[in-house]
Amino acid sequence: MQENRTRILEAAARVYAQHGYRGATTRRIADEAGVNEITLFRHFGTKSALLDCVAHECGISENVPPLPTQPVHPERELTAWVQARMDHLRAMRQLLLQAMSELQERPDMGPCVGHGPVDAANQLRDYVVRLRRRGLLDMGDGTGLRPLELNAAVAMLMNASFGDAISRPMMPEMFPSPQSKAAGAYVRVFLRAIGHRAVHTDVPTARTPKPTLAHQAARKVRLAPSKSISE
Amino acid sequence: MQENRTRILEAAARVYAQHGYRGATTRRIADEAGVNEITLFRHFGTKSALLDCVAHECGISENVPPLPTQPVHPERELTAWVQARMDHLRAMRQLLLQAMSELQERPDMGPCVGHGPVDAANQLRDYVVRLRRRGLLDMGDGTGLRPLELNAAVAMLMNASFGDAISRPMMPEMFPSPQSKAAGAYVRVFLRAIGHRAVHTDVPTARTPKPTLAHQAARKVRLAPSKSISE
DNA sequence: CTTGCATGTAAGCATGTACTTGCATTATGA
DNA sequence: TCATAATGCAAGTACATGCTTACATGCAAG
Repeated sequence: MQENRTRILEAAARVYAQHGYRGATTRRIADEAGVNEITLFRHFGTKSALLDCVAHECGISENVPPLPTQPVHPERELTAWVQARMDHLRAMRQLLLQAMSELQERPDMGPCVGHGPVDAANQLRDYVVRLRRRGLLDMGDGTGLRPLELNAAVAMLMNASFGDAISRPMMPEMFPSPQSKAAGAYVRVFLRAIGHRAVHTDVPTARTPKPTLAHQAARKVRLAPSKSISE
Repeated sequence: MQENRTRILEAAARVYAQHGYRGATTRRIADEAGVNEITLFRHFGTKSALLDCVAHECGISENVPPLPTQPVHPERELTAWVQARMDHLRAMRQLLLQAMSELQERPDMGPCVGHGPVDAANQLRDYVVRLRRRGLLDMGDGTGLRPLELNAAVAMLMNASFGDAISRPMMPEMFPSPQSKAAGAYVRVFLRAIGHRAVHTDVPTARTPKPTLAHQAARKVRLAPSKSISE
């Protein structure tokens, strides 16, 4: 039966995610799968062969919808994308951590980690280029977005999703804002950094051409340290 | 002798960083320390006791100089700070990865991970508040910095350092810009996101009031997909 | 029915690992 | 010089783990 094979594979993924390679005992995996240890060997021959299979299967998942080729509403589109990526990362959290920590000793788990993020970063870079081509980024005030900073901004958004998904469970004090609002906040900060101004006003393509003076008095009140800031 | 004790501790840290808890055999540690396996037991009694000691010692290091209480040149100060943090993170990379991946199974290693980043994030938040109080952030164009976005920006800079230090060695394609320029780039993007405009012009408080049109033609050449962008 | 096939049971082997015991050796300091 | 402490060596115990062998069971297709 094929059924047992997949049960073993899924169990192996769970056990590996929780205990790492050395901790993923054949006995533990068999127990988790509700299967005799020997059928495990009969299917895969070897523990390392089994976990190699796990590594190759887990690279497939990546069911995050791509960014649209024709940007319309950057904030909405990016937020949905980042949200989906973060959900995916959160689901893979433990497995990612194990694979990363053992990457030197056991490069076989590499596919489990590598492709996703790199592809996503390139997707995001291309998306920003498209934004710029469509004139959705203002490059005023003499500080246009240079490649170095574009790369940095992309890396920051990627690592924001990654770090939030990975680190929030183990050090929640570092993320005072609620998880549900994180993706949107990262995207807004990102858009502001790359020079997309139409963020809080919901007019998608209009460019507000008077960014210079005043407006500060009213702001200062709202911006006064509000608990979450001072500590 | 105290000398052997510290030799064992350092060896244990190295071996643990590379092989994790289960892979950190007492034999391996003793070999790495150039010491008989038995003196290891005579000093620490137990493998877990030894690694507990390692966890408590490694929390101490954190020799990153704090951000200045009186901000003067934000870009310079933040870049130095981020650079120091990234160097530290790079040095602790493997140990951090192991500790993080085993945090659920073995919370003892928690101190090795927890304190540093949380303190740093709070430091950065306070620094930004000081920046704003000194009027070094412009809040024009209707999009002032709200607490949610401040937290997000702080998390992004922290996670940028973290993610770069952790991920660059294992997926260099994701970081097309050279490591030496990373810290500076992250800081500039961060400052732009929180509304600190005096970045490329070295005039600290001047605001250039003509941000709207043009300048794009000259940019487009430099910004056209430069290999690292399109793929 | 019987021939395969997938699975389960029982037992075991070889190895690695944490840790112990007993005794010899070396260095330290009074 | 001598007692004390720290270290090394040899051997061994108890257990976990990867993997094997030999044999029994259930089940579907010819």
